[in-house]
Amino acid sequence: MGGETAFTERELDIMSVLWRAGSGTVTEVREALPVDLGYTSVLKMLQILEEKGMVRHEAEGRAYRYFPVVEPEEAGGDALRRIVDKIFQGSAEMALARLVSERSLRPDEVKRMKALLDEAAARERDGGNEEG
Amino acid sequence: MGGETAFTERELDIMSVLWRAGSGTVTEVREALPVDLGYTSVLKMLQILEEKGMVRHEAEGRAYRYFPVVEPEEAGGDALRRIVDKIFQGSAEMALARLVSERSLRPDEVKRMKALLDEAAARERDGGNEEG
DNA sequence: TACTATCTACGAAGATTTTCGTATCACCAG
DNA sequence: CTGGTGATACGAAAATCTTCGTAGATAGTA
Repeated sequence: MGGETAFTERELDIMSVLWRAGSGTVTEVREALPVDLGYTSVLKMLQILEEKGMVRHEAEGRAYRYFPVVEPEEAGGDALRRIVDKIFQGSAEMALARLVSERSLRPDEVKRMKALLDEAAARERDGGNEEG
Repeated sequence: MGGETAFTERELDIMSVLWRAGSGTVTEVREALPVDLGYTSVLKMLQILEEKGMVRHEAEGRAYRYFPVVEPEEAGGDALRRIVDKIFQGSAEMALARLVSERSLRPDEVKRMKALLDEAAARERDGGNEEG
């Protein structure tokens, strides 16, 4: 099903803005970007992303408002899979080690994250890999 | 300090082979790659990676044996940071959710992963970021 | 109408990444 | 010496990604 999402550097910058804000016009995206780009450059990236099915737009006055079509969860899952496969050789444990190694976690975060691990363990007990 | 590692798609393919095998000649890398590339293409990528300081080589007979210089931990840390920042908006918790969502974990893995979380929590309590 | 401001469409230049062709060197067998 | 094999070095073509210039459309204003 759904093709793999694989964003280039600049595409990811744009998507990041849309995910954070929920949507954006060219001007809004442009202003929120961490890099300085010309108006038509941002427009072009959005057109490319639309062509690839990653965003869509609705008319808003004379302008377009762009919305993300793919969810960050999906894009993130694909990106994580690539990293775990190619860099951590399939080990989620190594990935987690690196994920938290230079980070401080609040107790409530830790608690919820442990719960996530328990869920994954439960899937193992149920003998399954739900394919999703 | 060390510059950020940021591998292109193909560079990552090559590094992945070297990390897995520990080292490799051009021929060995070529054979281990998941994609079909000409001999000189692989050589060229290794030369580029060497120029960037990501690998080094030693003579072995008439050929070169290439070794990774950057560790997967470092590359992985950089890659994860980018993903967490741009896709999961800084939330390690969201990243973990996605990391384990489609994966089954063995009980012993879960146990060690929980220990990693406890360490991060301990850092928070100590109010610091201990390096090392 | 004409002028300005704001927008999208299109195409292409520029930059980077990827791939490989060709040249060359070294070794070995005849 | 000559030819074949198996390497690296170099340069550049090909593919992809990034940026923007220019054109054209539309609305508002005088």
